[in-house]
Amino acid sequence: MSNITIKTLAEKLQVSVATVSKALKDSHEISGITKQRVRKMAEELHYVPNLYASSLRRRKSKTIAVVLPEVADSYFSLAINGIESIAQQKGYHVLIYLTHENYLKQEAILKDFQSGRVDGVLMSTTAETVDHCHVQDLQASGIPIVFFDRVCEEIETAKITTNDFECGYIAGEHLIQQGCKKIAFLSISSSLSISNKRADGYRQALADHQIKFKATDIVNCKNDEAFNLTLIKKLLQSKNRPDGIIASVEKLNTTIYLVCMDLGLNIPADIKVMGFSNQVSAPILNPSLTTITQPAFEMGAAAAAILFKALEKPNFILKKESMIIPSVLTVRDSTKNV
Amino acid sequence: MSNITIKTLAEKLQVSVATVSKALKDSHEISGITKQRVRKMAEELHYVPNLYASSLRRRKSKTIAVVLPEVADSYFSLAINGIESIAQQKGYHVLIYLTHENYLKQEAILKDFQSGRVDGVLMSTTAETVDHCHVQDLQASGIPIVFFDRVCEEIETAKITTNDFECGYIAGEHLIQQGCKKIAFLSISSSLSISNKRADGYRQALADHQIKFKATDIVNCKNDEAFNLTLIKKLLQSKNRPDGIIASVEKLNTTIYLVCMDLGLNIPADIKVMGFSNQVSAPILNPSLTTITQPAFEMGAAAAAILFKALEKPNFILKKESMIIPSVLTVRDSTKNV
DNA sequence: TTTATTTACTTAACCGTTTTCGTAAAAAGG
DNA sequence: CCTTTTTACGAAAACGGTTAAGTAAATAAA
Repeated sequence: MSNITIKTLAEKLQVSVATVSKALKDSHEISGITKQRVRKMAEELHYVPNLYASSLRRRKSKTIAVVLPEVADSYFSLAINGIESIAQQKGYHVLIYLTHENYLKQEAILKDFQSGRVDGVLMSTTAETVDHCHVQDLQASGIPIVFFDRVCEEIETAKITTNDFECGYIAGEHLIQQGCKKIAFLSISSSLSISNKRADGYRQALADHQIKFKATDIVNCKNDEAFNLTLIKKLLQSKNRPDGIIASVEKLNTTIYLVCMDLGLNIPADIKVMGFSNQVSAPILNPSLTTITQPAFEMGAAAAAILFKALEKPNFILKKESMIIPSVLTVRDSTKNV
Repeated sequence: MSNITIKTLAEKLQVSVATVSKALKDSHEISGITKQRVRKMAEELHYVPNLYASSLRRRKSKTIAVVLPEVADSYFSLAINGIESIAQQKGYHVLIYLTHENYLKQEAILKDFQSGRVDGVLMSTTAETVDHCHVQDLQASGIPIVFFDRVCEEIETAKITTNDFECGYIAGEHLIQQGCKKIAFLSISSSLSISNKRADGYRQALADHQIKFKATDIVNCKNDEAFNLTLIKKLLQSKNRPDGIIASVEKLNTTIYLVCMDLGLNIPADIKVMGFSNQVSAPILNPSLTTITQPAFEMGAAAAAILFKALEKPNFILKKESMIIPSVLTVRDSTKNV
């Protein structure tokens, strides 16, 4: 920690600390000549202001928190990039917290924010989220929160999502058009809004094309790789296995491919596969994967931009700022009609 | 921001703020009965201590910074997971800063740390790093820094790396054993220690197997997708194109595959490909990719653990704690002998 | 010339904790 | 019973900035 403070500068320059402080802030109360002297001295002594002192006094920290389930898949990686690039531009710092899909952890993290550690919060909830009291407590204590991707429907605030329902619909319809009669949908959690919306869209597509839907067509995966592997294996070994499959989250794509390799199932001849994904490797998979790609970077950046607006303007109404940024379908070989 | 402070508690309980503070810290100076009263009241009023006040006073922030080039590839994603899991365990908070491979940005970020914003720093340098004065300045101001993966050789501190030289050697040797005679090595920067070490290992492997090495066999890529694409395309279109290629960083794998698809080159018949990578999709690529996989999560966790040791013990000698965690070669179809 | 205003500062309170030092009262020791 | 130690707490000074309020001197207005 640097031990030269505003006081050091004040003594060297024979002025008061107030003058130094104001000079560094380019206050109109200070003469040009004094400002110059102060700045020069600050430069020379490598003065760097103590963040905690200023945060304590100003009750602002120029820091935001990003709360995520995990950062292993490319969606969140890209989203972080988006968030960070806006934050850096605005001079904000970003704290990362991972919940590892654990609700209690998420609760503890949000509670900690009431200390005023951060000025605002960006969040994508865990799949396990049960209730949202902790989010409301946080809002009540005056800290704005913006959701992106995995949102809490119940909370009144800005939410940045992609067109999940439509994407589910598009996915379902695409497989139907490719000739699938029995389409499974891999969900990641029954309490997750994005998963449900995508599933709803998929069901609507089935309905619109007179394909009958069975409750077992929606397969609930978990945050447990081994569990998912056996679950999907069982699904694809069943007597009337699906001829089309939609992975609602990225990591399930790899699992599906591995199971198919293991069982000797040919994609797309035996089963057509498509997934929600941001992987750059989608085109070079075996076979190349048809994907619905979310605008991850843009969603992160948009969420951050809105949060900063709220931080800069006092009576900003966050909930009016919700945005839907559409995803795009890229058709590749994994759903080819052979 | 919560407006109930230690003072509120003190007034309600008719004791001094000092007593409350000590009681909450379980100080031996406070009687059991008083501690109970204080804790109960704190619980009731949802007291949460102001971080900035405490950081200012204690000159400790319980926060570390992680400085990375970017978080787009899976190496850094996994490393962040490793870091965060240890930090959460230790009650530390983690700030993320991305340099986007920009040296000036890195410099500015490190300079800011002199404010005492963080207690310690974990860093992987940008490929552009030219000198290290800013790192030394930071160290001089008493903030410990631990490098992982992309280290600065010149700085005396703990460095967590993988066995880059050996991996380069293993990669080169593997391709030689698979019958390659002309092996290209894609580097990401000539000023990056990991890139150079891997390249050195590769050259040693060539030398040990009496394969002649030309300077043009090492191809310097940049942090520019389009540039790399044309560069690699040119390489694979040349009259005597390589029959083996090693990608020293993950993102180049996709580029190589795309170029091969574009040029109609068959992997592994026309050219064998292997890469340094943590992609989970490696086994399902077309063809499945032979990889050298770095222990990303472990490296992040190890770096964090060492940093926390240094933060907890005063005269801890960081440089003695350097570690090398070996990577593993996984042979797949992209280097198969056909 | 006198009064009002502006300029360029200084003083001091304040943000919420932590921590040193001091001190009564209680307990222990002689 | 008197002295010493321990226990349990309080007063106050930090930590390093920010900012409201005050003030002397310079300038402008009357």
